[in-house]
Amino acid sequence: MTTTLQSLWTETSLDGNVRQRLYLVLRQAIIRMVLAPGQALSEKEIADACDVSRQPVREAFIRLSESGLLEVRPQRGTYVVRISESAVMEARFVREAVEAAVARSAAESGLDASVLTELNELIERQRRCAAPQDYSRFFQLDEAFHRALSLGAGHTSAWRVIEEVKAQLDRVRYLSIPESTPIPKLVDQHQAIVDAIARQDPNAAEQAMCTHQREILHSLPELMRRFPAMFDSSATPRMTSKRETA
Amino acid sequence: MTTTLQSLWTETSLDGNVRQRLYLVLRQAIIRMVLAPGQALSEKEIADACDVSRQPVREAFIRLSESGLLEVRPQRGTYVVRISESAVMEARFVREAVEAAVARSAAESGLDASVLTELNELIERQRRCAAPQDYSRFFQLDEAFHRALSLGAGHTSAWRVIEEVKAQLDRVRYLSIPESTPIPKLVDQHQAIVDAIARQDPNAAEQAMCTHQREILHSLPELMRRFPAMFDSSATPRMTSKRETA
DNA sequence: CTAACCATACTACCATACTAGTTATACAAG
DNA sequence: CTTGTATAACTAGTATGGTAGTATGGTTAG
Repeated sequence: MTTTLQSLWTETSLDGNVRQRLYLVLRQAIIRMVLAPGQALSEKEIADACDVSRQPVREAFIRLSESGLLEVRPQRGTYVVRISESAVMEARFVREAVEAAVARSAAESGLDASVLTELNELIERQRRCAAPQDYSRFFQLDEAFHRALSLGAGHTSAWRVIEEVKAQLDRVRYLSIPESTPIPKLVDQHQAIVDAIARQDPNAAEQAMCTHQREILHSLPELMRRFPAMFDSSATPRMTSKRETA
Repeated sequence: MTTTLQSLWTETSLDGNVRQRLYLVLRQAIIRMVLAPGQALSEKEIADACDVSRQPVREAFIRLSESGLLEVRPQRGTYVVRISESAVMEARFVREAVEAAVARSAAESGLDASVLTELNELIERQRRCAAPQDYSRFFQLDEAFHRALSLGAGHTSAWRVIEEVKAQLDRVRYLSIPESTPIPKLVDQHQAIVDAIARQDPNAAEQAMCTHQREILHSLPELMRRFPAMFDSSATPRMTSKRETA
């Protein structure tokens, strides 16, 4: 079963404006490699495929380029950016910083019992993905876990930031199936985080989250070797680019 | 001298596309309260004022609404969002998390001598803003300092995130002139950060940055009391909103 | 005098038209 | 055969037109 862009489009709920629908669809398509790294897109092409006009497509492109998933080159074309080692490392760095702070904050302030229950339920459901190796389901539950933790701790915009940088990481993650870290190990890490928060141990919670966030470091070099076409071939200097401010 | 939107527009450099120029101009206008919290805008109004068409204005509005500076209500209008205590607290939280991680990372890996020199020069120039109480100049140099630190440590996207959340904080900062923390104290904090990094002491660097980032906490309650019209009057529940994912 | 209602004047969203810039190709000159 | 140039076929950026929905103010019925 090959997922197409059209199928992703028609499957989305019809509420919300066209721009946001397109953004979410294209984002998913890029993360799941339906749109391959390096591939050229065009406003008109997508517009025709989804039977909408160019304008909302264009607006979705702009948003995706701000997320670092597309590169819009004026009068030239729009391309799916290749996975860049430095971009992944940087996204990981930011995510670790923010989520570690969230975990610490949750441990310091304590979480509502209902949130702790929700987190433990999610962990339980994640455990059930291990035996059938249901990575797709696990990824969903993993996102739900981190989301529930951030929102449960009251850190709404922290979650927004995490969500933003996560796209870079999820693309790698999707590549790494099924060579990634085994599900049981990841679930145990989730458990360690929640346990530390439950016993209100900030240092342990922060440490557990950092350990969890560093898993990707183990698989990245191997993936770059195995899928060179997916990655940006340019070197990784200490300073990534000159100026690319908003 | 009252700064107007037109003057900000005509003063910007003409390179880059209209959308980005508009984004930067409007962003500055909001931060500097040229566009007051709660004020209604409209695509047509701005388009006429800057003598461009509505489309790039619309795209700038979308971007600004994603930064949490505007609220676009379909078929109703677009409004400058009032400063929200929870939004400020959340932005501060994220910024502290990221910048503390940057400071720690810089101390661990060490910075190039040229970067350290640049940082010390910026501090020196900041010191010269103290006597004449030149807050405007100091703010510029402050931004340059944090930018140089992030980029100098190789954390490009971390700086992007900081820049994004900083807008919420800068608006408060602009309000607080001249009751804010005295310049010499802030400069000393900068010095403490750089010194800790220079002697490669990660814990001290992280701690110094956290202290620095918590300054705003001291002035916020007073400002909310003095400028109630600028602030969102709604309460600050633990969980800010239901779902506002991208 | 009050309250419901409708016409009008807005709004943002989307579609379409037009402009300006880049790239690839065909063709002619050397 | 190679190279330089003109041109045609793209691209994204900007401008403008049309549509659907919302707020408002005046009017009329109660």
